[in-house]
Amino acid sequence: MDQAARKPRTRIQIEKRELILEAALEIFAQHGFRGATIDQIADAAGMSKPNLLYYFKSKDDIHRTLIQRLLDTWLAPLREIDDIGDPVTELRSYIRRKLEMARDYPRESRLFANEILQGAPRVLPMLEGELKSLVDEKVQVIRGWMRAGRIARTDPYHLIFAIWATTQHYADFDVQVRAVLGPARDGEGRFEDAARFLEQLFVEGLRVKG
Amino acid sequence: MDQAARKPRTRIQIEKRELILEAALEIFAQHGFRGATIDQIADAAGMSKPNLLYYFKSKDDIHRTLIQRLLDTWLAPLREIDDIGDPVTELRSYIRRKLEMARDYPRESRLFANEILQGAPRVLPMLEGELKSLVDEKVQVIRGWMRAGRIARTDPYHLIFAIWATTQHYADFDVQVRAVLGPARDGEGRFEDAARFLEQLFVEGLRVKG
DNA sequence: CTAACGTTTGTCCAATCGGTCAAAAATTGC
DNA sequence: GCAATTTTTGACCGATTGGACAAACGTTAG
Repeated sequence: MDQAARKPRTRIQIEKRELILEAALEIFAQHGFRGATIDQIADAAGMSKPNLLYYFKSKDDIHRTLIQRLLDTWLAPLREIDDIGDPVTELRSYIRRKLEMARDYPRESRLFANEILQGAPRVLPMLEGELKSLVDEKVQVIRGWMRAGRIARTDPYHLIFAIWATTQHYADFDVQVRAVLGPARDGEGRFEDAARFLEQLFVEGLRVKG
Repeated sequence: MDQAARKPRTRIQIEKRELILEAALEIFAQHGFRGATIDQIADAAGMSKPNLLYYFKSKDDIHRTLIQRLLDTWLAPLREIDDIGDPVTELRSYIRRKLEMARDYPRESRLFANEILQGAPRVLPMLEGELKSLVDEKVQVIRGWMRAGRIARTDPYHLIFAIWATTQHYADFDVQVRAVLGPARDGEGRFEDAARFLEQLFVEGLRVKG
C-alpha cells in the first residue's frame, strides 16, 4: 500500500526493484534518459509496464535511484587517495582503479556521461557540493606532494580531470576505441595496453626534473 | 519542386538550411537525437515545424547532415600531423588544436559524444573505415619517431586516445569541470591552464629517458 | 475456508511525437 | 501587371509516450 516509496519491505520487493534497476541501467546507458522508454525497461526486466510502475512511481524515480547509487561507488577510488603513501604509487593505483571501473562498470560510466552531457540536470548540486569538496580536499594532498618535491609541479585540478577523461574514455567511447583498434586488437588485452600506457604517461609526465 | 533534396538553389534555401542546422546543433548537442524534437529545433530556428520540414525531409536528415559536416572539420587537426616536423612540436600543436576545437566548437564535440555514447548507429562505418585508416596512418608516423628515438616508446593508439579524451573532456564534461573549479576559477583562463597542463603532461610523459 | 494483503495485468488516457497535406501567402520571372 | 514558382502555415494523422486505475490474481495468517 505504501507503493514502495520509502523502504521496500518484502523480499519480492527488494528482488524486483533490483531487477528493474539492472534493466534500467542497461537501457538508460544506451539511450539516455529521454531516449529510454518505460516499456523498454519493463521488457528488459521481464515484466509489464504497470507492474514496473508498482515498484517505482515514475521513470524519473528509477533514473534518480540509479544516479544516486552510482555516485557512491563512483567516487570511492578518489576517496581512497591517501597523503600518507608514496605519491607515485597512490596516483598509479588511482589510475588503475578508475580504469578497472571503466572496464567493469561501463554502463554506469555511460549513464553518468549521458547525465553530464545533458547539462547534469539531476546532479548539478552534487557536483558543486560533494564532488567539489572531495576534489578540493585531494587537490590539497597533491599540492602537498608538489611542495615536498615528490612529484612535478602542475595544476592538480587538471591532473584529476586528465585521469578522469583518459580512463572513462574506454567506457564512454568504447565503440570508437574498438573501431579504431580493429578486430585484430579487440581482445581484453586492450585494457592491459591502456593501463601500461596511462601509467607511463602519468608517471613520466609527473616525474620531477633535474 | 525538388524539395531541397540534393542541392539548394535559391539564396533563401541556403540561408534557411544554415539557420536550421545552427539551431539543430544546439538542440541535438544538449538532448541527443531521441531527446531532441523537431518542434524544439523549429522553435529555435524561428519557424514552424512544417516549414522546417520543407527544407529537410526528416529529423534524421538534419542529424545526418550535421554529423557529416562535423566530421570534415573534426579530423582536420589529425590530418595535419606531419612526419617531417619535430615530433614534440607536432604533438604539442596537435594537442593545442584539439583543445581549441573543444573551446570553440563545444556543441560539435557534444553532438559527436552523444552519437558515440549511443553506439554510433550513424557513423560506425566511418569510424571503422575513414577514421581507422587515418589513425593507422598517423600511428605509423608516431612509430617512426619512436624508432628514431625522438620520443619515448609507447602505444601510439592509446596516445591518440589519451589526447582525444583529455581535450574533448573540456567540451563534453564542461558542466562538471565548471562545477569542480567553482566560480572563482570559471573564467576563460581555464583553457590556458588546461593547455599548460596537457602540454607538460604529454611532453614530459613522452620524453626519452637517459 | 476466508479475510487481508501483496502482486500483476488489461485497459485506458491525455500529451507529445514525427510527419503529411492542401491551401494560403510571398516571391519571382516576364 | 500577371502567372508561375517558391515559401509558409494551420489543421490534421497515426504512433508512441508516461502514467492511472480498477479488477484480477496470488499468497499468507488465522
